[in-house]
Amino acid sequence: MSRKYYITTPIYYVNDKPHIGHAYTTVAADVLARWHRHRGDEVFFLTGTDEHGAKVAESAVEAGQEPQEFVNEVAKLFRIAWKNLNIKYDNFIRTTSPEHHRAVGVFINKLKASNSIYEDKYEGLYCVGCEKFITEKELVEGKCPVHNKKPKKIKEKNYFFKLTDYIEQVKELIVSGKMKILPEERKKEVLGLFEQGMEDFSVSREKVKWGIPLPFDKKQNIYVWVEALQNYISGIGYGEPSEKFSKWWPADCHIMAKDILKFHAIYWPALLLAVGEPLPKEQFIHGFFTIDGKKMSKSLGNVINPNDLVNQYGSDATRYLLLSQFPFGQDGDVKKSLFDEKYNSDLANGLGNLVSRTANLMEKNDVGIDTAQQPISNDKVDIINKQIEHYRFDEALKGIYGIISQANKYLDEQAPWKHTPDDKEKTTIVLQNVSDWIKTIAELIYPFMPITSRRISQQFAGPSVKKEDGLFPRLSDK
RNA sequence: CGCGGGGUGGAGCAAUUGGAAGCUCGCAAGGCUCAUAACCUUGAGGUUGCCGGUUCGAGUCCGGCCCCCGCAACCA
Repeated sequence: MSRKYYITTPIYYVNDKPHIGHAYTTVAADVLARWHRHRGDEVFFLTGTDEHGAKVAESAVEAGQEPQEFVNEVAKLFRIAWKNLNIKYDNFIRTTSPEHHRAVGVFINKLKASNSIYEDKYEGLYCVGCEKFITEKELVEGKCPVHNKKPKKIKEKNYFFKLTDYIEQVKELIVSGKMKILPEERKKEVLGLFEQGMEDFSVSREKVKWGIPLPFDKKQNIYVWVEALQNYISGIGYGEPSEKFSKWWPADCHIMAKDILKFHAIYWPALLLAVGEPLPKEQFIHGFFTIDGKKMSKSLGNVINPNDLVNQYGSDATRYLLLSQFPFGQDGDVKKSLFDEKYNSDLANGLGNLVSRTANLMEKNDVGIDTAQQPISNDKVDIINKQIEHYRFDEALKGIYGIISQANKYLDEQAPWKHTPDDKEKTTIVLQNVSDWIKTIAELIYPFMPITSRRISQQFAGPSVKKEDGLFPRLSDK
């Protein structure tokens, strides 16, 4: 049965070039999207970029560009990175696009109409040099660290959202599991946040210039976070006359990293409740990387560019390496040396070599494919599919590797290379068994490694099989 | 006592409701030779952060302590 499946990544803030963290989230979402498509579901996969806010405006100034010009360039970098990683999204939503502006306008007006917005004063420390509010924590000896000046305590008019009106309802939906927060630890974390208490938050800014104007008070811009969350609906046609929005909403899954948990698990549902839209069904929060045991940061210079990985390993292998390292949902450490190791052991020695030796044996012994054979379905395949469905990508990949091992072992036991011409029938059975497994493996790896999957499927489509170039050339040891 | 996560053989991770500490890589020895110096078998290596408790039995429950990471109201 075909079902609709709407999955999203967060929209990435264009203040930063794409890095391995963005790639991780996006690849995971792409795997789920491909998995659902592959089993016949109707899928919409949304990603995009978050392009407003003071930081972006500052960066544009530094780059000597107009904000729009600046964000156009960075957004393009994301598109290129996703193309390199073979990400197949259905829409790339940008918050500076007309459709986003329109959707946000409609949404904010609805919020206003629902009496969830009120006017109040926002008080904070404001640095004139930075042209923005800064927090107590950022201060160094009571001064702005950038401009070495004391910030002024000022008040500005802001519009606030009555979060507190919806907090109990959101909490209940999370506790009852009507809106799933996964993994379980994150759910606990969110429930912990409720215990700490929540206050209404401001949805507009007077000082921040680069943004979407508030429809009912053009002197204010909508606070970037409030506006950014709406990408999930603007990306599927919210506020447009078409049927598109009602077809896809609510989202089946929001994927994100743990830093933005609160916005997604609490603020976003509350905003949706206020305007009477249904809530996302599921939100999955994954962990952070450290690189060689250290926090990834620009100042340490250890940020990994996904394009570099693709250049070195290819898109399929990069996707595999990202998701096979550690359980999705936990923090993990990324080691450059481990990438090489895993590439060689799993992909070159494992999958690549199995395909290579099998194809070679089939060609030499003139054994073809039994095209009547249906794809194998057994417990192992079922388990692996379940694991993908439950975001256990590392386990699923391990399971696939298990089938590869099994095939290798079987080949060694049967040793068809020792067969004489009289054993032709036996040889045929053995090699066709292995080729059936290989075809099954090709099916299973499709969401993770679509290109390799296709290559294998084509090579083993029959009637005859020929040896081809290796799928994953071994990296020379250094 | 702010909240949450984590500390398991050299590395990365697993262990349904407490019940013989597993997996992958790496390492060592042996086998095989169809294959990308690959594949197969066997082996070495852990008193599961520390201390105490409950139990016939705890990595798994309880108490205390140490260390690491993220969040802590606008920072995306």
